[in-house]
Amino acid sequence: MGTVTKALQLLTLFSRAQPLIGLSDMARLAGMNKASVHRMLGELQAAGFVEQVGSGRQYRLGPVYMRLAALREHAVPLRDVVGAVLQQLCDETQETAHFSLLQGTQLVATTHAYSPHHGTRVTMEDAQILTLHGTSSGLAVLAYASPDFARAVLEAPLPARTKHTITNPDELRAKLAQVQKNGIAESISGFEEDVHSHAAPIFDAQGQPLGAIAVAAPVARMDDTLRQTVRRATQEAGLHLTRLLGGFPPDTYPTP
Amino acid sequence: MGTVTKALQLLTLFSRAQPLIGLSDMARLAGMNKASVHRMLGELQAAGFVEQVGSGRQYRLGPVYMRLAALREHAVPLRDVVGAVLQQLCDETQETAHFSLLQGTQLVATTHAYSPHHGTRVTMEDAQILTLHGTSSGLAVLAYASPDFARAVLEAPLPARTKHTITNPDELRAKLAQVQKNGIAESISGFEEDVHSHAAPIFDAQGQPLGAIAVAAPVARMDDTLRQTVRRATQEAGLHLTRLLGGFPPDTYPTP
DNA sequence: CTGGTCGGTTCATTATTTGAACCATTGGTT
DNA sequence: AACCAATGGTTCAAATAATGAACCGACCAG
Repeated sequence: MGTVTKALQLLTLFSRAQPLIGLSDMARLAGMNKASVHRMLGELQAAGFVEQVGSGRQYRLGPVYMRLAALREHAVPLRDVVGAVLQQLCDETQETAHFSLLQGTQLVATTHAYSPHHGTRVTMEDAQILTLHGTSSGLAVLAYASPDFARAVLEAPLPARTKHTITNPDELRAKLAQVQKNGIAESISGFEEDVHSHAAPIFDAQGQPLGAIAVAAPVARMDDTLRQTVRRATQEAGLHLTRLLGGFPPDTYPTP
Repeated sequence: MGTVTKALQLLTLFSRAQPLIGLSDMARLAGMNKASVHRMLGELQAAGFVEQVGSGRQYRLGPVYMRLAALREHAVPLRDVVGAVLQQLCDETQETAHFSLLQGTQLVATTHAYSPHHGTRVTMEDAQILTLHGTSSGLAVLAYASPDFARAVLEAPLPARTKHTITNPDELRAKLAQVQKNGIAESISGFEEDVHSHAAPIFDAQGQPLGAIAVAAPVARMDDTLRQTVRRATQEAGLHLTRLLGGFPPDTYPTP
């Protein structure tokens, strides 16, 4: 393994739970010699990738990331990052994948990817507004939103888009509990008659859901094998995208 | 020079003007051998610090920065970063330094640092609202704000806080032109009778002013020597803070 | 005082980095 | 079509930097 890789590996040891790490700790965590870690931290520090906090001598992430993140965002807008993840999810499942963003109280489907594999597929309108109680994306967001927000949504009138839309608040609360348990939401014909969809929430840097990533398949095509694939792939994609956007799943989010 | 330092140096070559860099270019820019650069980029890429764009084989910054920037912000909130810069500016000038943030159309002084060096000093209220036309901070922001915004401000009533406050729009426009030329704004007794202040704008990732950093001294103490020091230090601190926050001065901003 | 930390340093041994020369491709010019 | 000058990428002996066990001094708890 190259020296550079080892040094960069050190940076990945920092987390929300452990924003400060001492020299010995870091050597242990990285499984490296203390002297090596010390020299690397010295170089990382000189470049601003790490800094030492005044009291104690622990290390934390340095000031360069704001700038580099801004440059990265300039070069590769969020839209492109989301697009790439959707494309892979779509390739993996051979079904329509889409991403929706919570804008205030509305969930807006902003980006999607279609699979060329099947003749029939679920199609998306541009900037389609998804109901929070009637779509898998909405349920995924609702299950991890603040209790206040969820309550407000469930207390408002809940329109039925199809005859399968769940509109009973108690029934919805039970469904949300299930989403919280599995980390993934499922909706069968709740929004469009023939659509069976799964969604995983996407979290921001505060651990709040900012949107969802979903896979939508025709009801007729959904069998146990596909369901397995979709659930796993969607949850993975959700965690991956959360990570890419600099977010964190809350502690309550189940590990797949 | 250690290998890690050399590798990290490569990352600093990216900029808004040059978000994509090819292997040979990068070797030239860094003054290193192509083979070395290639291997380093390989390691950086494996760690996600750099990625290759599909067409052509150029490199750009990778996806890890969103996450690392979020972790950094979590560990060291903006407030602390600003505080550290203010402290240094204050030490350097021996006068009161403060930072103000543009919130909508209001400029709010959010943070400050006092020098213990003199018996008299300029003191700040918490969350004091600074007028855009009557303070150096306001002028610094106004000079680099969108023309629409600046026009709107100059067309609104311009209250005089002191008898020295400039309230004539034409006179103010001339002053803004001077700020644009020097990159630093100056205000003598425009807000408080006895205060002579200098301010530099702080820019966001879009090159828009998001606030200002300023040094305020008693009028009686301001002489040519101090003025020189304050102007240089304030402008440097402004550029430094802009950088730390991931922002960029617009092309029109003069180099000190 | 003792034993166990900690961050940091030392230096002979060892493994990695280095760089000139080398491909294979590509795109522009004659 | 032949040529040239770029490009990204690879090779391997020589040069250099990384490694790690042992060692400091400082600090803390028992």
